[in-house]
Order: sequence, then structure tokens, then C-alpha cells
Amino acid sequence: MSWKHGGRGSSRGYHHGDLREDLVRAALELIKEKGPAGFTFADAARWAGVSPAAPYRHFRDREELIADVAKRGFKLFSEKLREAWGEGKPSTADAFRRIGAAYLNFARTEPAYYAAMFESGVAIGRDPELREAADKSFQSLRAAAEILVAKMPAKGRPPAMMVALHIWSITHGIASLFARADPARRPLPMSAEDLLEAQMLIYLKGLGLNP
Amino acid sequence: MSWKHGGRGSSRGYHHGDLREDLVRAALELIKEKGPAGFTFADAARWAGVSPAAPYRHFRDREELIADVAKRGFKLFSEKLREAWGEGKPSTADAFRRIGAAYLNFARTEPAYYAAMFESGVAIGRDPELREAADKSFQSLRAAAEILVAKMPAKGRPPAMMVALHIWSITHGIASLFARADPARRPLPMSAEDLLEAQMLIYLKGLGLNP
DNA sequence: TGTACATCAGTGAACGCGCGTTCACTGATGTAC
DNA sequence: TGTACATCAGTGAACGCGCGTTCACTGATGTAC
Repeated sequence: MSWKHGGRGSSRGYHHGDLREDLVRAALELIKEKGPAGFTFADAARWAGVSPAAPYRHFRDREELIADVAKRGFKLFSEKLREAWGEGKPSTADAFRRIGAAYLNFARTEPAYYAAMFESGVAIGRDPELREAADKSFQSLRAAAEILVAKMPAKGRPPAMMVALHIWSITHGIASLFARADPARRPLPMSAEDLLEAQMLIYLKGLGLNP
Repeated sequence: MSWKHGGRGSSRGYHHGDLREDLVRAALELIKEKGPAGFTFADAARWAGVSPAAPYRHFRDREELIADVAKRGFKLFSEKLREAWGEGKPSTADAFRRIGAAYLNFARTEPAYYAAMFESGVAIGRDPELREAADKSFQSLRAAAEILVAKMPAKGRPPAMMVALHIWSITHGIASLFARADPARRPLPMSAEDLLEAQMLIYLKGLGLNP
């Protein structure tokens, strides 16, 4: 089979025109197919229909390409979380359930972004913009937790940071174990969504919130 | 530097004597250093001080070697979980907290096994023994959940399977995000252990259990 | 106790392959005048 | 409008490298008699 994908790229001249973007597209496609470790810089070039030397005009190395994909992923992720939160309406508990569902949905519908963000081993610290995007994702969760605990009686109110970390690990745990196309995944008696929703309810109840 | 590790292997004759075991040791060491994707079959041979063709006498390919490591990991893991459960004494809630701590501890102290089991992309189904070992790990958790829910009032009692899956994802989520030497890890205001313990308590409380 | 033989774990050389990376280059595009 | 020039994205050939895998082999070990 030919690696060169059809469409725009097929009748271009000497210059590609938008190679940087196309390499990102290539990475997403190849990660989706074979996982973040399953493609090479040369693969990406082949996918985009250019010579193996061309990508060096845009990325220092493979790692930088993956970091760029992760950065875009975190930005999209932040957006999804913010949308899901919907300013906490109609109820905080509802909004939290939506956040969980959005996390799961992201892992499912954007497996390539998810893999680049959480499974590629990319060093978040290597690029300030990447770190910022990753932090922002968490901040939106943290802000929601802030609002949640503010509604609780002052006495025995848990730290918002802790609640945010709990919500994150609940959703991340379920997403990692049950929502990925992982060969290690096992069949479930219920959907990951239902499993998460139930867990979120139990957790919120444990915090003393009536749903 | 020389890859050949010292000790026993250094003064052996023509036959290695225990190459299969030593290749497993090599894999553990190399996974610990560079991650499950970060070593090759040839690396393992080098580490064990044999020619690159020697491993083929014991494993069909790299994948089979990693599957063997994962299998051993799951066996050890089952044991740790069983010990932690300690027949549910002195209280079920206590025993559950110990299970969580044991999971976390395993991820921390046996990063190579953990990585082979959960991050190597090894197909659990490829080897019946591997599948059995993985299933057994979960079964011990599931049996504990069975006992937990049996103590609850029959009305509104949640399915044991669901509880087991929740406990698993709670601990797996925290272990994945905060207990691994992942470059993406972020600094925490509290230890992963404390975070998990708090979460477990909230979850159990949410189930209606007084601790 | 000795000897002949079977077994098989490990050797080392060889192969083809695809990778990452470099290099001088080419040709398309934009801009100054 | 035309022309000279600068810029720079993409070329394609080349390199050294380490990998996975194969092969006929070698030599250590165990066993039958």
C-alpha cells in the first residue's frame, strides 16, 4: 500500500504549503493506528508525502512533534472540560458528572490526543507552552472543586485541591482501564460511563453532598 | 561502559546455565531504567552477557519476554493484594485501605513489573497463563468487595462487581497519575498514599459504611 | 569406571532493513526598486 | 510592469548505526551400556 494519503497533498508542487500542520495530522493518524511509540519521524514524512529530511524544517525531532500534538490535545481538553462544567448549572453535582463524562468521552473520541498527552512519555516540562496548556486543564477542574467545597458547611470542609485530585484520579483511572482500546482491557458488565457516573455519585455522597 | 552486568555471569563457561531467568532479570532492569519501550531484545542479550542469538532459545521474540515478565508481575501482585486483604481483619474498611496502599506500594517499589503489566501494551490474551494471572489479581479484589457488600443492608446493596471495579480504578488512577516516575507527573500538596486513603474513606462513606 | 553418543544451549558471522541525520542543492515565492 | 535578488521550504542521495533474525557450528552436559 502507499503511505501517501490522498487529498490536498496529492497534486502539490515543490512546496508542500502547510507541512507543519500536515505532520501534526500525520502524527495523530499514526498514533491512533499504532500508538505513540508505534511510528517514526520518517513515517510521518512518508504520510505527508515529503522526503524524510523535510520535517526537520519544522520540528527539531520526533519528540518535539509529539510535544506539539500533546499541547494541542491539552488545549482541546481544557475547552471540553470548561464546556462540560457549564458554570456549574443546574447543580454542582450535575456539572461534576458532566466533567467526568467529558473526560471519558475525550479519551474515547480523541485516542491519539489522549495517548500523546498521557501515554507517550513526553516531558511536560520541556516546553513552557505545553506546561501551561497542561496546567490549564487541571486548573479548570480545580476551579470547579473550589465552587463545590464552598457549598459545604465550613466545618470539616475538605481542601478543594484534594477534591480536584480525587475527581481527576477517578476519571483518569476509569478512562485508563476501561475506555481505551488497550489490548489489556477486560470486558465489563456495564459501560465505563455508567461505572464512572455511579462512582462519582458515591464519592459526592461520601463528601456529604445530597445530589 | 560495559553492558554486561557483573556477578555470576562474569565467569561462566560456554553455557550460561540460567539464561531464561537472567533475561527476565535483564528485562526488569532495562524496563526500570528506560521504560517498556526503551529496550530491545539485543539489549537484553547484552545485559545477560550472551550473543544476540541466544535469547531465541528461550523466547520467540521480545513480546514473549515482556509477556513473561508481566505474568510474573501479576502473580506477585495477586500475592501482595491477598496479604493486604488479610482476611478483612480487623475491619473491612481497614482491609480495603490496606489493599489500596498495597497497590500503590507495588507501583512504586516494582515499577518494572507495573510497567510490563499496565503500560507495555502487551496483549493479555496472548498467553492463557498470563490471562489467568491477570484475572486472579482482579478476583482477589472482587472477593474482598463481595465480603464488603455482604455487610451492607440488603436493600440498596450495590453489586460487588461494581464496587471492585471502583476500588480498582481509584487506586489505578492515583497510581498512574501520582505514584509513577512519569515525567508528566506534577508535584502534589500531599502524598499519593494520603490522597488515596482520603479518597477510599470518602468512597466507603458514600457507600454508607461507617468506618 | 570408562566410553560412545545424543542433546541442546550458546556462538559468531552474516543478511537485509529502516532509522535518524547531514548536506549541498533546487526551485517556488515574495519583495525592492 | 518588469527584473534582480533574497529567502527558505523541500529534495534526494548519502552516511553510519543497531536492530531482528537466520544459519551452520561448537562444546558442555547427561545418559546408556
